[in-house]
Amino acid sequence: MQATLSALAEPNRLQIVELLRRKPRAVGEIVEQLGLRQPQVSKHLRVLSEAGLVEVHARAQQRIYSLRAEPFKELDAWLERYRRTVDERFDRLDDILREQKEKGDKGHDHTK
Amino acid sequence: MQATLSALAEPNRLQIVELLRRKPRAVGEIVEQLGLRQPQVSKHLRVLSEAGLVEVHARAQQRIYSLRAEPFKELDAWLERYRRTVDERFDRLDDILREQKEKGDKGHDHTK
DNA sequence: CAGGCATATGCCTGCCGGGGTATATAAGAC
DNA sequence: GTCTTATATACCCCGGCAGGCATATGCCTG
Repeated sequence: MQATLSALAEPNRLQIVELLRRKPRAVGEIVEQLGLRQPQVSKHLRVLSEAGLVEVHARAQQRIYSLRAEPFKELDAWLERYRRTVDERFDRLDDILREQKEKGDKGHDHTK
Repeated sequence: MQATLSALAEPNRLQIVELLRRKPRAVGEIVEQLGLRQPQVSKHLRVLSEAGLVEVHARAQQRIYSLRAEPFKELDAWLERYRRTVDERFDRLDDILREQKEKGDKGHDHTK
């Protein structure tokens, strides 16, 4: 999760992933599409690979990179927890503020 | 999106968000829970705030931070595109590889 | 008003990560 | 074998970002 997020946090890496979403591609193709230098792309792909976001298949001298599904599923599962709670939290915020207000107004029970 | 991802990429920031998922909290509470120093927490909260991930409500000298829903919804929408394509891509990978193979076997049309 | 909390900010430092260039490696084609 | 293509790696450099500490700000209490 952490790994997934930091891998995606880098702009160029995110673009590479977006490219790969449409279809698997060779390194050279990515270089061409994004206008980055080949070594940089290879490095980014390495990071993505170590994060488990992509996998490689050799075709002659080319390396075809494609997305792996798992990290996205994990991300999805992680988000699910927020989908279920974020909205109601906003309602609860009022309560929280009200609670704190009461604490503050009556005696302040800051006994840690 | 980019902003959201980079904000979440930092481990401590992710933890803060996880904490806030359960309920809104004051800075001091976060400091206590995570064992970080107060200035660091304030700085992280600033980043999260600028990324639109959190919002603040003042309660006396305290600042109650809570999650905002939008970024999570955007993230969700972004992921949606992957949910729909990632899986089938794996099937298509075979085709892609097969295509490339044929190109390689017959003449190689590498005209750029 | 003084004094004490709760939080934000400024400044410094160290480091990790991304870019650049050159080069290694590996697999064709001939 | 040599030469070319495709990709990875090594090395250096530099900017940004997170941590640490001191201090400013703001609010509340008496």
